[in-house]
Amino acid sequence: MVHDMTATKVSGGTGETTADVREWRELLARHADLTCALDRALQAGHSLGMSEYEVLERLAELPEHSAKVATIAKSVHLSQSALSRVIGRLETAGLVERHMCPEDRRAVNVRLTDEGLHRQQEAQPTQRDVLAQRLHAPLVKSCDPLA
Amino acid sequence: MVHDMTATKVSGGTGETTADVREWRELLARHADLTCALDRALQAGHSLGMSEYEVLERLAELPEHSAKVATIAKSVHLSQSALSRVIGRLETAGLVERHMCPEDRRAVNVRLTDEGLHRQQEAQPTQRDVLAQRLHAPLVKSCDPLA
DNA sequence: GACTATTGCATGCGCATGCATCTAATGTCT
DNA sequence: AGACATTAGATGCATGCGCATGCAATAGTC
Repeated sequence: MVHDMTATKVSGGTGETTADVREWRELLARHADLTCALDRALQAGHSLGMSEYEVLERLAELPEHSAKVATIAKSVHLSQSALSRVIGRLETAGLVERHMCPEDRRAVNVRLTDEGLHRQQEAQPTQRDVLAQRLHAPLVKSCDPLA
Repeated sequence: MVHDMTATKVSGGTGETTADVREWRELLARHADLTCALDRALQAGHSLGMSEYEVLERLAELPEHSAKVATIAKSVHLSQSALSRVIGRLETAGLVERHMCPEDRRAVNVRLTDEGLHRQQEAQPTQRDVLAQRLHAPLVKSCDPLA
């Protein structure tokens, strides 16, 4: 115990890297790798960004293929404004429709169109493949265009 | 084994969520939580963005507190252009200095100033605290299909 | 009913990022 | 040496994000 580095020192000396920091950097690296690969794969194969795909996916998981914006916001890591714009892009692309919510006329129901569902179903294998391939692969730290 | 969901189906039916997807969503959630918290803490307490802090930290880890841009680029998940601008901001703030590299006059050596080192050392406990507090804390935001 | 607070979403704005491109310095041929 | 390819880093531009704000509808209070 002479050299215990895991103790709760308020903040280690200048250079040492704690276990937390190492774990955090791995998380960052993994996230960067996957984000980059997923975004490229979805964009190249399906003209969808990650945020767009994510919203389509959440809607596709619901039996009615429809939810209020606020509901979607809870399961997506986007600000409310960013989500609003993502939905705007999806709407322009014809993949979702916005409808006024009858019970609460402030709210907006977002519903997957047939084409939206189709696009999500087409894109899903792409996502699954990238995840299967890289989620547990050793980190290479390459987010290059030609990865 | 009648209901094995972990098998390597090319891509499950419409609604099912594979283990990979669950893990990916947890990664996303953890990343979002930490990124957000770290950025806020560093910004509020030290007027530093996460990228800025990260670069300062990498330089501080080196004995000479100095490295070429290309070297820094290898350990930070930023494009070369983004890194160039981060260094620009740090330089404007007086936290690093750019010097022409004598052996290769295309290259630029980035060196931590005294103030830069000081700022990094001030900010480090903030980073460590946020990590200690949230890296393994239960996730607030649900990763599950729409709640 | 009239008045205020709150909620749900959209939008103006500024900022950081990535891509494509540019300049300058090196390296590599012949 | 001269010509072309490669590499290091900076910058114009487009895009996506978050914050702050605005508008409309609902909830709560009297």
